[in-house]
Amino acid sequence: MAKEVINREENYSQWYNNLVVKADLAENSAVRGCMVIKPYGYAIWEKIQAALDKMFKDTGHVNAYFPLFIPKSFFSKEASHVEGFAKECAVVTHYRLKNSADGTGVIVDPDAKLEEELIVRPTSETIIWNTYKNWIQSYRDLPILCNQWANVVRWEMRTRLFLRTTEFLWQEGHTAHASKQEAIDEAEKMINVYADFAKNYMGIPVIIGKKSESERFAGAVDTYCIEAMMQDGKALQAGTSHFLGQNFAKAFDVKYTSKDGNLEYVWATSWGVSTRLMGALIMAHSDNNGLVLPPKLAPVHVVIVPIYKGDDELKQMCERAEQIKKLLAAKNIVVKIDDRDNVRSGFKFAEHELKGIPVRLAIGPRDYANNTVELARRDTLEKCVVPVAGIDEYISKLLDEIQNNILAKALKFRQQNTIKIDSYDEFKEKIETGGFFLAHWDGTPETEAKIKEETKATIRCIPLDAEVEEGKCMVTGKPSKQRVIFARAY
RNA sequence: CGGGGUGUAGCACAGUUGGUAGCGCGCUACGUUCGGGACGUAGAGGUCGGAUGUUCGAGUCAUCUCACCCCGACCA
Repeated sequence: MAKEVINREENYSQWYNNLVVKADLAENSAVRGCMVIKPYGYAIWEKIQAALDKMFKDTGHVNAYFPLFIPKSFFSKEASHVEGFAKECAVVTHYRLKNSADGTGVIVDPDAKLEEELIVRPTSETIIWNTYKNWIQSYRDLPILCNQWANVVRWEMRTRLFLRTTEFLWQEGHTAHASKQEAIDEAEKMINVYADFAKNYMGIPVIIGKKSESERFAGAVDTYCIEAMMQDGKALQAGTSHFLGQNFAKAFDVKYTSKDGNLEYVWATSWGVSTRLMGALIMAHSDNNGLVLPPKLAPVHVVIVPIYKGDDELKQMCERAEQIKKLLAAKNIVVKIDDRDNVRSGFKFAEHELKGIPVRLAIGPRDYANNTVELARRDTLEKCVVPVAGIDEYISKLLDEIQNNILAKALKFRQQNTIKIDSYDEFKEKIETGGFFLAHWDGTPETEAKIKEETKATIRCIPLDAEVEEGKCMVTGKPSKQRVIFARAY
């Protein structure tokens, strides 16, 4: 049944949406472009949050919280920031409702108009820098290394579950520094934290790079990003880190007295990842049987399905399952025993595969007698029979292996779909089937725009670790010092 | 905001020239089943997205509107 619905060949988007629905992760809400994250989906988000939060704290950051509403005037202070965000904001204009005259419902009370409109935050730079102004006087107050977990709203014209919802959950780090170099180091440090997380937790290899001028964040001097490849060969920006220079310090007049008594503007960064990461997780690893979760982000590592006839056998199998659960729990492995007696085991198998649970154990009378279990791993769909004795060690190692295998598979896929290219004609032809293209570019926004116009491909990033290689722009033939990554993107 | 498509039971859909609201899955009860999405029998469940109009009569025709999906523009 699932196979009929989840058919990637037919329509990747359809497949993606159906997978989300079938795996019980999320659904569209009654509100335009918003999403309901269902309990199982949210459990995955909590795993992502927990892992990231620890990484932030290990790198010296603390959490704080800033207001949801931002006075409109704050947005007028940084010109390019306005340019980038003003058009896509939800605006609060009134503060009261009243019963309508005809008694059929409520209307906005025209007398309750706000003096100054409030913007629902699309990102928090402005309100945070307005606050930082009061926190910073001396070099002794620096650096400030704050992060907040929050929701933001961007009224995009077109939305897409997980990837571009009107409201989304994210974290945004906002730091303030005494020197330019320290801020640049911070921005680079955080993009590396993201890359590390993507690789080691999500099992998604990413390319670290800088955005070209036209793809840069509104208000940033430099935008660093991580770019991941999805299974259809399209690119997904999975995280960004911005070096903001002194733009926001100047806009909000944030100065500090340096060691030698001079008054100087503060240097800034901001960085964030969102629930879009879950979209990445789904689109990078899923197969026709459903999700494939890397063990480090799976809310449940092992599901045990008892195979039985009658209550006595059910009880017997569940007792054995409990023993195994206890063994595994001692190794921090989360086990769920699926003892529902209203669905058959085959149904349970299919359902847990759809949810991406890394390891499944089945225990039936045969296994009970032999003191074994049937073990199935989600990533390869292989099955084998293993003895109960030592199963904790076995599964502990297996989870590591699955984690590594998922990454290795994604990495191999990316390598197979990444090519160096020098001919624009060849590029135009090959971009149709997806993938990353390493090509020389003359560095001008005009050439970039032309390529986008003609092929729908954009520069995903200018890789940080690229080798210096003299070459000629594939379009204009002008000189270039390194290759950049072109791809079609979500 | 432009082009295309879809809104009918919890889900996925059918519904002919306008004439009593339908199928499958799921749900409830009972029975048989149970090592890869079981089967039988009996049931419950709908102001057909919304509004207005045409008509003796609208799920069906017309106008408007709302929501969702796809392609653009925009964007994380």
